[in-house]
Amino acid sequence: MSLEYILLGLLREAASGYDLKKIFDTQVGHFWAAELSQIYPTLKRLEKQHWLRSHHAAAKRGPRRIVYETTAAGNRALRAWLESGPEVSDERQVFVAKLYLLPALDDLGVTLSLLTGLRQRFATRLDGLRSLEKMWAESDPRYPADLPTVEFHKLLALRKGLFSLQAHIEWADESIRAVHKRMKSEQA
Amino acid sequence: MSLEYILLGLLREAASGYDLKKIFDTQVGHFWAAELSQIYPTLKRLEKQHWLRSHHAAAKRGPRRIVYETTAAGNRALRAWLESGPEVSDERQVFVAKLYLLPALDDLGVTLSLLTGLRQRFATRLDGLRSLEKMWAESDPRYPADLPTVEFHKLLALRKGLFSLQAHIEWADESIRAVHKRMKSEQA
DNA sequence: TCCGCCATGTAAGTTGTTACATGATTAG
DNA sequence: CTAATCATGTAACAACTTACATGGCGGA
Repeated sequence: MSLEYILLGLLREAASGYDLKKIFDTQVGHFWAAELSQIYPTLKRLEKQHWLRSHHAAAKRGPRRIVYETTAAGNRALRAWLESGPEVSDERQVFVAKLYLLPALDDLGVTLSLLTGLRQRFATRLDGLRSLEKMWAESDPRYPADLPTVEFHKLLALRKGLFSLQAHIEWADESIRAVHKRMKSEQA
Repeated sequence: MSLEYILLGLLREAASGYDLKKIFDTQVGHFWAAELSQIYPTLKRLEKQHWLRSHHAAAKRGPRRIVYETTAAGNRALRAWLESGPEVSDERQVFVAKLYLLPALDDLGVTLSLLTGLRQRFATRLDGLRSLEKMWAESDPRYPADLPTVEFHKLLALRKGLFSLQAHIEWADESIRAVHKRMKSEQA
């Protein structure tokens, strides 16, 4: 499963399950999400497999933490996965399915409100990514041409999100125009 | 679950599980996939729920077929779902995760080959959608401005795929250029 | 003292995949 | 006759979600 390798990869620096969850929520959420209830058992499994090891961190403040780090075997596994070529899974997109089936209602108004609702959601997400990019650009003088390798790859991933969301918005706009046009000619 | 409603929606015309599978593979595969092993039990569940009813079709040629059609209750359920507003699930994209974690290899060559491999896959899919669109445009004189409602919505869904794939390709091209640039400056 | 955040976990259920089983009919 | 396609299904597994349980610690 991909999550195993993603955890392995994020553990470039030692971290607890809770820390990793925060990374998902703040850094990589635009291409992968994970719940704590999935993270904790997966970390345990990886440790049993000797791809990770853990130690209980002395709790200065707050409750006990279990901090994981990768082993040599874990790194080998990660590298093998990274070298194993592109995997493009086919996406299931509920909103496209809804649109496709909307003729059952025979009401272009619903089609229009679905599209405008979608446009809004895409725009909100795009704003999120853009402000991430902006904060980064302003705080790191090396941005974007002189970034170190890790940040360079982060940037590629971020721009994937930007491109996708822009395309979604352009598609929604084109579709909204098409629906308007259709509604006018229906009246006539 | 969405598949239930999608089956319900596709059953605008009566069909067997096998027929529906073919629709997934040829018509809606670019936004939803389903296996027979999931379709058959789901149809049975929908029938038990009285959203569908079935009859055994007389087998003129070929083995027995079980043909399903929607009930009034099924149509009500479908309509409620269609009216329930946009659902945008967050997508998990393995290839973006790989890219993000590739610094672990410290080898831009692998990044480059991942990106070119992706570009190729996206291009192949785009070709598939474009030829679908082309066949359609050539066989239906009403295309694209005077399509009936059902086909109009199909077109919206198809164009969603085209926009997305085009954006993916543009992103891959930009990324490939960035990697090349970086490889040159590394040599120096 | 109570609330919110830190931190780890389990249980049950949903959704989807892969592999297997079975048999009818048709085209070469 | 044999392979491909039509047609329906079950079993086991994998990935992920939602809800629940437990407790420590810090600040208002």
